[in-house]
Amino acid sequence: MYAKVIVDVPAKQTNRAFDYEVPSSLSKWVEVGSRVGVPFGPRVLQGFVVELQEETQVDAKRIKPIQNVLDLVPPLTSELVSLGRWISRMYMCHEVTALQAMLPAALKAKYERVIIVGDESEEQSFLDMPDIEAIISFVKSKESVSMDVLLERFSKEGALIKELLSSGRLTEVQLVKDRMNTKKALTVFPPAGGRGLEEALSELPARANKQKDVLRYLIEHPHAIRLTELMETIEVGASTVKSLADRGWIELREVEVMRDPYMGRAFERTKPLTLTEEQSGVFAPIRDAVAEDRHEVFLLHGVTGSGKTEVYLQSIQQCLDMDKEAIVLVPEISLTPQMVERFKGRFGDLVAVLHSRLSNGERYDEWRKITRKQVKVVIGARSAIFAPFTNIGLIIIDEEHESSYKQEESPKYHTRDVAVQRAKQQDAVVVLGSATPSLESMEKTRRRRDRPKPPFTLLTMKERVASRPMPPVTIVDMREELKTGNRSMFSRSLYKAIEERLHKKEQTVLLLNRRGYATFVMCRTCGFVSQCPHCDISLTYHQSSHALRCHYCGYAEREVKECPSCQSEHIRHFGTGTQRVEEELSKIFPGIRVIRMDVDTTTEKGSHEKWLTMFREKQADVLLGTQMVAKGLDFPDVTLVGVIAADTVLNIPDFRSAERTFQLLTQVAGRAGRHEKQGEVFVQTYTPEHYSVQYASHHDYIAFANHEMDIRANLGYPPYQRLILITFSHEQVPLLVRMAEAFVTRLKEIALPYTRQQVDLFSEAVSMDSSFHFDVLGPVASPISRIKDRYRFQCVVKYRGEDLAAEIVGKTVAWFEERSAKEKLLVSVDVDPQYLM
DNA sequence: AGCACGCCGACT
DNA sequence: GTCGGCGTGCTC
Repeated sequence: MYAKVIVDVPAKQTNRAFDYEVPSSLSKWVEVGSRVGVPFGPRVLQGFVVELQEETQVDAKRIKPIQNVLDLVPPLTSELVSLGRWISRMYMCHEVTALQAMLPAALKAKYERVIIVGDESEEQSFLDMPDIEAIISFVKSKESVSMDVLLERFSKEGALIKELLSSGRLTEVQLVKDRMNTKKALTVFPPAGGRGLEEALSELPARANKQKDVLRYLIEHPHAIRLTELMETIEVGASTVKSLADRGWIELREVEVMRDPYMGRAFERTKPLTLTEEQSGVFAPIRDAVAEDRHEVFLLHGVTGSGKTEVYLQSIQQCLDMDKEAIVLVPEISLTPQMVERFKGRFGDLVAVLHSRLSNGERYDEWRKITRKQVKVVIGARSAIFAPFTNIGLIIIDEEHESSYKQEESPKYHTRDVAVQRAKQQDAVVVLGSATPSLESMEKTRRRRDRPKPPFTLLTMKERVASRPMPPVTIVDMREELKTGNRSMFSRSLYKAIEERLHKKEQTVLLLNRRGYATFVMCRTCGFVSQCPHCDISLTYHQSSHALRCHYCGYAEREVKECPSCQSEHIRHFGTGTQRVEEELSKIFPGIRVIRMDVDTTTEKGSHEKWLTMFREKQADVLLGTQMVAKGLDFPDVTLVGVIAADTVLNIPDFRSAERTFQLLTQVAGRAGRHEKQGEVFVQTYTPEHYSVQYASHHDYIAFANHEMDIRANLGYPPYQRLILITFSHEQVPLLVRMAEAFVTRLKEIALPYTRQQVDLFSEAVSMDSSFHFDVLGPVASPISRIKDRYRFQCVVKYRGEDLAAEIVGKTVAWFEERSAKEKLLVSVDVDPQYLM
């Protein structure tokens, strides 16, 4: 038996499967998806089995055997292995990178070099010097030891150790290990049925009261119990239990335990709610598709507060009734305890939760519940799409428009597209839910001449549950405020609205969107702005550490009190940070209780949850924060939502900025008046006439989408054409420019026959819609023209006819890498980029 | 990615 | 004459 193995070396030359022999001793453990240790050149590496076969084309003498299998159960399924291949092609990454992305960090290989005692048989005749004897027996006693430890212990014998290594009395081997170990706990095992414990009780001396307590407890409860638990319940020390074990009456041994982040938390079980007419209307087709095992993608467009979650829950129930599994994806930021509670409440222990706030160990244990088939539902962020289920019935992506579903590191996959691909492979149903669907998804629900059946089916919910109205939105023109002499960041109407809430003891949510609007420090005398010495970007001010920090390379310097350029002391912090809003709030409303949520206040584990609970318990009047307050929160006493500056996103030069502005305003407006009390929204802006602001204020998604689609169509942007962003970086500009230009020239050459072919194949009779477009823009300097001392240039491919474009770019990159590798020039390819920088 | 093999400058 | 620089190429 032979196995094709992808080894753990993400490089062009090793990006293929290598053949290995499967030793018969391992044959029952080696499966497609197994993680194995294989000899590769002079060392041992981790690899993934991607195929098993009876024969091999490779020379028998070149074939080496698989050394070991790293897991009892393969961490990947053959379906995930295929998905990995699809991702590596689609997003142009190494196959091992795609496979690696599917596993929890705990399973990332750790390579360790250790020294062991080598072949002893022949060397024994040596007249061993005492030092040699000491070294050898030291290594023997430890079984294996790292070079560092050995040299530390025998610091003077360095030369001798070297000699022993070269003579073979000691050898160096490389071990493949996991990053993470399973957690073990000492557990007490009474003999089966408590046999013999009565006798033991009588044998004990009269004053061994504690030991007797233990025995009595175990006679009454004759089953295994964790040592710590036993010690707590009957208040005995560990030594008491140990002495019983020493006498052989009970057994004490290490047992693997799961780290459960929700341990001891009881979740109140909930029952399915009665669906509204509208909810039933969208639920029916989803339920039917799940019941019929039919792959289909639904785009569920439901306004904020329309009850999408209940539709998700009942769809999952349908899935479980069919004995199938479900994956629920939510943006990291909205995976709040509230959300987890709703799922755990409905499905109890069948739910595993995966999110970035878990420790590596906790995440690994949640993940293992899946491989062990202990759970049927996974709720998690982005990477939960790779949950190793084998019988998926349903994949739900909540807030599908969120740009955080695009992974920014390699593999640069979009979760939505991976989900659709995975669902195809398993004949599963996909539900994409949002109050503001991405234009990409929306476009896929529309009929086209070349596409009589659209790939996605649109389902709509226009009403909030209990017919609560959408809150009225007031647009405040900040230019007018300025004209009438109000220079503060609060307009008079927002000021009055907050004041009113304070009186009525109701709550306010204030959103300050800071993306692309970082706080920087400028000298008011000469205009000096502190720049990062390694990147082309100004440094960001962090109040918590009083430091200026670069977001790209981590460079930091202390805050300056005096301008380094002109020695002036007039230094000002620009960009309205949340801290400044907080300060101003306290100034104009003395005694106001504000909870501020931003990157500075939510880094600590559990802090996110803590602030939200405080706000829910009405320990504060105002919740002030960045985008994290816009998503999915639901507080009954919030009747006012204020957006301090709606334009910040709009002013970013990106073709999606109008879409992002619309989404943010709509989402945050949805936070108000979700319960009995009527809500109200104020949006402050310098561009009140902008269509994204206007449509958002009228809660009119469809009108916005139509308007924006027209613009995209005219400019040839997504969803009408797709993009690939290619970025080049090097320390020297002239070489960089030359190479980038060479790339683009070659790219166009390679593309040429494809475009011709298309013209020949399709005569004029074919509509413009289906014809193949391929345009290259650039190269130009990247918006951030230098990062970590490397200059950056980029080009953008705009195309239609997806498979061909990936092939063309792939070919060009392969051609280019042969030339660029020796120049240390880096190329990075981003298919369907979310930001063009 | 490592690591070895292989062809040209400053040293005992 | 040798030690060693890192350029090129391979790893089942």
